[in-house]
Order: sequence, then structure tokens, then C-alpha cells
Amino acid sequence: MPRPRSLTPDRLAAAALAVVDRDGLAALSMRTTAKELGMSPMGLYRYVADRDELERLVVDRILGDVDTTPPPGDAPWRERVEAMACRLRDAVARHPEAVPLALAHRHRAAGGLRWSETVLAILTGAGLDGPRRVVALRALHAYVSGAIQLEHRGPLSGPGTEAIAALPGDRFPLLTATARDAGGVAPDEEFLGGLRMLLRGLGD
Amino acid sequence: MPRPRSLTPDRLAAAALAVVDRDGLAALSMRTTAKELGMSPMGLYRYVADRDELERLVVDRILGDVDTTPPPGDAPWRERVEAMACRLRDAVARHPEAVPLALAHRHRAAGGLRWSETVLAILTGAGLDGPRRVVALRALHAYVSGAIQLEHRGPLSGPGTEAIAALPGDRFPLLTATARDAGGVAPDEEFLGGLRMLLRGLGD
DNA sequence: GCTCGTAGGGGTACGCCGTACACCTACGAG
DNA sequence: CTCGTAGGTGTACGGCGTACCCCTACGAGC
Repeated sequence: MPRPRSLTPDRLAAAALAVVDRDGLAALSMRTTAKELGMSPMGLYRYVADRDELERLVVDRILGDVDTTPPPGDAPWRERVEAMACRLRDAVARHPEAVPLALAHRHRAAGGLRWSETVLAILTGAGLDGPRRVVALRALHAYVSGAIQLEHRGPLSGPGTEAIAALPGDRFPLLTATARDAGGVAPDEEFLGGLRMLLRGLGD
Repeated sequence: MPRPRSLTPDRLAAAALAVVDRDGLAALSMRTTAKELGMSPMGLYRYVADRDELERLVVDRILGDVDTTPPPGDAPWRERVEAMACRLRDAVARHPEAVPLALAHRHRAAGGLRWSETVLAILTGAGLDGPRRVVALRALHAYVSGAIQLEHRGPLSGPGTEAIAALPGDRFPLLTATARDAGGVAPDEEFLGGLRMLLRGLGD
């Protein structure tokens, strides 16, 4: 009845995400987000309970534009799971600075839940249920979020590769050799390659 | 020549880890670590450049007691990889509060590198090399670290399961059903089950 | 159209954090 | 015994999350 709200949660999330995209995850704070919105830091507390909730809003926004409609049912189920994995990966990659955030809060965002539901539908259609379906979904979660994380703060692949290739070759002969090989493998190949390995072992 | 050092990096790491184990990861700071050692906060800077290096020491210590000697060579290669994965998982699980730390700095700790080297030896013995070996190692990294993370701040499995089971069943029918099923699956089964799926698809 | 209760938003302040800097001092080499 | 060096302390600064208090712009009820 008195004085209407001037902000939507989504506008708030957009401002915070703008800070992260522009200045990095470390720059995200109640103060910087407030400044981005042209208001005082304490004003934000009319919209979120604490910083953690602000982060959740950001992740909601990132995962909110993952397409979670079922992929065309005429493709084999493995390809449909691949499509879902790629959609998630692409959405997260759109905000590289926010990767740790997105994965940390993934299971609390509506988009993450919808993703799981759609993947489960595909797995169920492939004949999985009961404990096997539990394990399969969890393995997919583990692989996808682990792979995305590796990709964006990478030990192997990415800029960390050179550091590993430069290690003493006598103590880590295979690791240095593998790091050199890694240069010839594109990120998409790595992600999809590993995913296909997992999917190959997952069905039947 | 003047005045000898009173601390070893390992004692420093032990103190920091004690803080984390006792009071949680959020309690870790230069100040609390210094207090644990009975010295002033600034004194730590004679031993580490900054907080990041302190964290790295902690992770070094956690991953340092992963057994990275090659598992007995008479077992099938998949079982040997399993053994390596379990060793890493067990070492990390010994300090549950430090899980995010351990995984974030894994690739910068000597123990993590030795782990990779040993796993690569097994994979090489199984006939993998070149790009296939790159993808296999990376997939294992992704799965293992993703699974450990899920296990310790779990969406599916763990205390988060009930929250998911309590979601509106009409919007998330499969997810809630799967969360209920998840109660009957032990963490070890989940971890090993997913790992075996990945390993099944990984060779040949 | 005026009043009034309420919720939006600002300001100040506290106790944390990491760490730059200046200082004192215990020690071992000569 | 002296002296240079490096270990360790204390102080201080800017930034953080946020508790608390206040002012005020607004919409509902008359």
C-alpha cells in the first residue's frame, strides 16, 4: 500500500551479474552491486536477506536461460543428453567469471532443477529407473559440473597446460607429455569426448 | 645466519587445517591461523606471501597423504583406476570442511600432480595415448572432483535430498521420485557406480 | 484532497578481513 | 663482543557484510 518497489529481483540480479562480468567475481559485493544500481548498499536488503541470496539470484538468472524443453525425441537418447549437457555448458560459459558461483548454487536454482527433470525424462525413456537412474543422474551432474569447472580454471587444458608442460620431465614424464598433447585437443572435443565416454558406459 | 625459523610450512599448514576442521572453512583467516600458532597475524607473512599461498599449503598437506604409489599391477586396469579414485576421495573426505579448497587448488599441489602421473601410467598401460589419453584423464578429473563436490554439498544425495523430495511433485515428478530413490543408495555405491560407468565407456 | 501508516531507502557504525609499513630484537657469524 | 640480518610485533588503512536508526515518498481510507 505505501510506496511501490522500484526494483525487481531480476533487475537486481542483472546488476550484480554486470559487475561480475565486467570486473570479475572478486569484485561482487553488496556495495558494488548497490553502486551499479545507483542506490545505497543497505537498500539492497529490502530485496535480499543477505549476500548469499544475492548470489542465488545471479545464478537463477544464469541458469534461467538454459533451454530445458526436451530435445527432439527422434534423436537417440545419448544425443539428447549430450544436447542438454551442451546447453548447460553454453549458458554457463556466457559468464565465465561467474562459473564457480553457478556451479556452487546450481541445485538451488530453478533452472538447474528443470534441467535435471528433463535429463531424467530422457534417462527414463532409455530404460533407466530406480537406483541405476539415481547413479546415472548423479554421474552426469558430477561430470558436467566438474568438466565445466576444469575448463574455466583449468589444470589440464587452458592456460594451466603450459605450466604443467613445464614441470620437471623426469618426475612427471607422462603428465608433461599429456599436457603437450592437450594443446591439440579443442575444448569442445574434450568436453564431448569425455561425456560420450560416460554415456557409452551408462546405458544398457 | 641470524635467528632461525621457528615454523615449518607443514606446521603452518597443520595449524590452518586444524582451524578449518574445528571451526569450518569460513573461519580460516590469517588472523585465526596466527592465533592457532600463538603468534601475531603479520608473522605469518614471513612464511607465506599471502592468503592464497596459505590455502595452497593446506591443500598440499591434504593431498600429500594420498598414496600415489602404483596399485598392484596384477589387477585389471579399471580396478587400479578405481583404487586411485578412492584414495583421493578418502583423503579429501578426511577433511570435509576443506573440500572446496582441496578441489580448487588440486592442480597446484604436488600430491595432485603425482596422482595424475600414476593414473596416466595406468591409462597408458591400458593402451591409451595421444588425444584419447588427454580426454580420458580429463574426464576422470572432471568426474572425480565433481562427484566429491556433490557428495559434500549435495543436491542429490546427502541432506539436500529431502529438500528435493519435498518439491512440488507435479512440476518435478521424476526429480522427486529420484530423490526418494536416492535414499536407498549408499554414497560409496553412488561414487563407484558412476565411476564404473565412466570407466566402462573409457577403454577399448 | 488530506491524513496517516507503512515500507523504501539512506547514513552511521561495528567487527571482521587481508595486508602495507615501521619498528624492535634475538640470534649466529666474524 | 659486535653487528647485520631476518623473525616477529603493532599499528593502521581500506574494504567487506550487515545491524540499527532515521527520514520520507507514497497509496489507501476518509
